Amino acid sequence: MSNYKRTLITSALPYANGPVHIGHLAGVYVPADIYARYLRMKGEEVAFIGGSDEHGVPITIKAKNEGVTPQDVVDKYHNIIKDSFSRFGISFDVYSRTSAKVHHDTASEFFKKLYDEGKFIEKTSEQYYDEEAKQFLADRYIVGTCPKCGNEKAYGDQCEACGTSLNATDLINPKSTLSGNIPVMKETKHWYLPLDQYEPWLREWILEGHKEWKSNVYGQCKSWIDGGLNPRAVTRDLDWGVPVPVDGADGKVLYVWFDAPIGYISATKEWTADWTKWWKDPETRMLHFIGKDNIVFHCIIFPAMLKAEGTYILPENVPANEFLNLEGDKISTSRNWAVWLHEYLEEFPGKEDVLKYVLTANAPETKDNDFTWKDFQARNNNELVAILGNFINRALVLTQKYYNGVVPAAGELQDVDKDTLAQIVSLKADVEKSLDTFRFREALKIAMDMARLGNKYLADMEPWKVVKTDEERVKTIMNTCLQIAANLTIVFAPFLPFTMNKLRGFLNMDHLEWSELGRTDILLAGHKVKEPELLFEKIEDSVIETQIQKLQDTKKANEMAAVTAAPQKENCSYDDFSKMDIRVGTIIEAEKVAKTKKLLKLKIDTGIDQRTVVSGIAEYYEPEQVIGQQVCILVNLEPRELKGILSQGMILMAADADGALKFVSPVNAVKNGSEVK
RNA sequence: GGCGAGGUAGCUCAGCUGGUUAGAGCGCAUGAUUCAUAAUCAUGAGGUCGCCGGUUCAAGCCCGGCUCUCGCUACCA
Repeated sequence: MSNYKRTLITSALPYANGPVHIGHLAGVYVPADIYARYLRMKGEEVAFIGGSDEHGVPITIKAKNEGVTPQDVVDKYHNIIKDSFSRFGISFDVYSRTSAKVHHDTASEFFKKLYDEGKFIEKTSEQYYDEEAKQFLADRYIVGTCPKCGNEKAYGDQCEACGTSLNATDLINPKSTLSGNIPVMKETKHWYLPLDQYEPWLREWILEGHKEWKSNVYGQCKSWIDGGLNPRAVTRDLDWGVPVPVDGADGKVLYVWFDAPIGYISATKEWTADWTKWWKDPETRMLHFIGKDNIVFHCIIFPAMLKAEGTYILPENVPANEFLNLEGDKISTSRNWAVWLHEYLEEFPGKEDVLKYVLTANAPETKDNDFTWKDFQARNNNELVAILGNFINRALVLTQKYYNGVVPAAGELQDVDKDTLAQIVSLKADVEKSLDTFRFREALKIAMDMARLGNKYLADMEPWKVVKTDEERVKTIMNTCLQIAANLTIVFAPFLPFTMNKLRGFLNMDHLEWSELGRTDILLAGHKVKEPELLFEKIEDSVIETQIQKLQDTKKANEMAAVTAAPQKENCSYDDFSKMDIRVGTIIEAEKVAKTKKLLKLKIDTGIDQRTVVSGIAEYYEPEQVIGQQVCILVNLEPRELKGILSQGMILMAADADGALKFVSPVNAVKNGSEVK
């Protein structure tokens, strides 16, 4: 297990249709960076790989909406992302991008090899095609009427009015967004990776061979494998991406999920000509740092690809994190509910490490977590300033005051001094154990305990009192304090790299290796330290209030956007309207449909008859509370079977801004069977 | 509904293959202290470990059922 020679660390490629936010950082980049720095300090051979994921349909949509090319879109975000990572101090060895030539070549070759060796299966299927634009349409390029709520601007994959996920073929009156024409069904050929064939192998490799993976990761994999794996298309009809390198595949590109993980390989190639030792030597340990949304790709699909190719190593672990929420709500790029890294860097200059600290201390390692600005402030003021910064300041101020900044020689150590120094060694072992098992928040807490140790030692020793009676003893005390400070620069270096650089400056120290952690003679007697500045500064309430206000403004803007009524639909004739027979009826029976979340089976007295209607309202109404309710019902809608029950008609519901459904019924009771017109 | 993850002090979280009075940080209370960015240090209060059964000499940890939260998935005429 542990006789690896080197470690390859990959971090999920951020999708280049937006900047990076704190959710990405907490879940992937901060832990990956801590781990990479830790291994480097231990003198291990490390490659830390990153890059932008620049293909896929959403980018082409964004480009179209903004009237620019997809390349313009990815150039813009790739640069923002790369720059903000660099300023934030994520220590990638290489940060590449999937639109790079090296990547196109690598992904192309990878596909070609599997293709030549017959690792794919070919399938022909029918998909919507725009004859004028002469291209197949991705789901997002098709709009039509949502079969559920009647919204005429539903997309082929989802209706944004009611949140339903759809297939393009579900849409009524589908239209191409490229030309506005009605698309036709046309045959198209694609290549599929037969994941089902890899199931026995995956079962063996993960379920038997990697029981040590985090429970959230292992559980997800087990769920997918037990649920049965299906062949998955590796190509798409699209003009943005890596062209499929076989004859007769014009207008087809590699599906983005297929090319993106190969981006790790391409980036490594871009970084070093000696890339094969990182990818093909069994003595290399590969780790994927990702968020939970990526588990299936990195644990099932990409390994299956690598296995199919045959010459690559497989990940040794995939320490996936859960999600970070922001002030109680899910982070959302489209709703602008996020703290963006590039904005943070502008608004909190010099506080890169503060964000790293807070995101690590509250990392979503075992479950979703919440980032709040109040917590951010508290952790800065109560932990970084009060414990770590304060200890350093106390130690250095006293050193200046008593010795003009020259490290005093320690005399004979008393038991209390020895115990204190011994605790550093013991904390070192604890930190290592946590870091080695990817428990970063625990590791950080232990590092902070070392600063606590310093504060306690100072408080117990009271050098400011002893100095009046025993100057020799104070020299030993202060020497010990300075050794603790020097040790802190090592133990915190993976977590707070900028701050520890600064602190090494105060201490006038060179960079130290992890192995020196625990030493009690890092600073020699006679060594001169500098006048200290503050390591951290307090964050005032007003700064936090500004950030909270900013989010509240976003929330208000979102609410305003949400209450905007959908635009009026096209006119219809009176004839069209009069075809619909809408009546008032009364619900006389109601029960939940078994094995569904949303469906209620209702019996309605329509005045005409008593009939059964299945309605998707179970999330908003309990069966008991709807009995006796008068409702409007479309009685001449084609009957349809749902979950084995014939539904004869449709209850009219008002959909509120948040999607909640409310009955539409007469203000005063009317006779059942009354027409609505 | 199915599958996965989670439900432990006011808040954020630890609790390894079951074993004496269930832990930490923050917050709170009290005391000590002044070298320090009113920071620090000590002590204390606070938990029926989601609920109900079961296995066991012994369960937060194992088994069964239920319930709530999050994710994936099915249903939405």
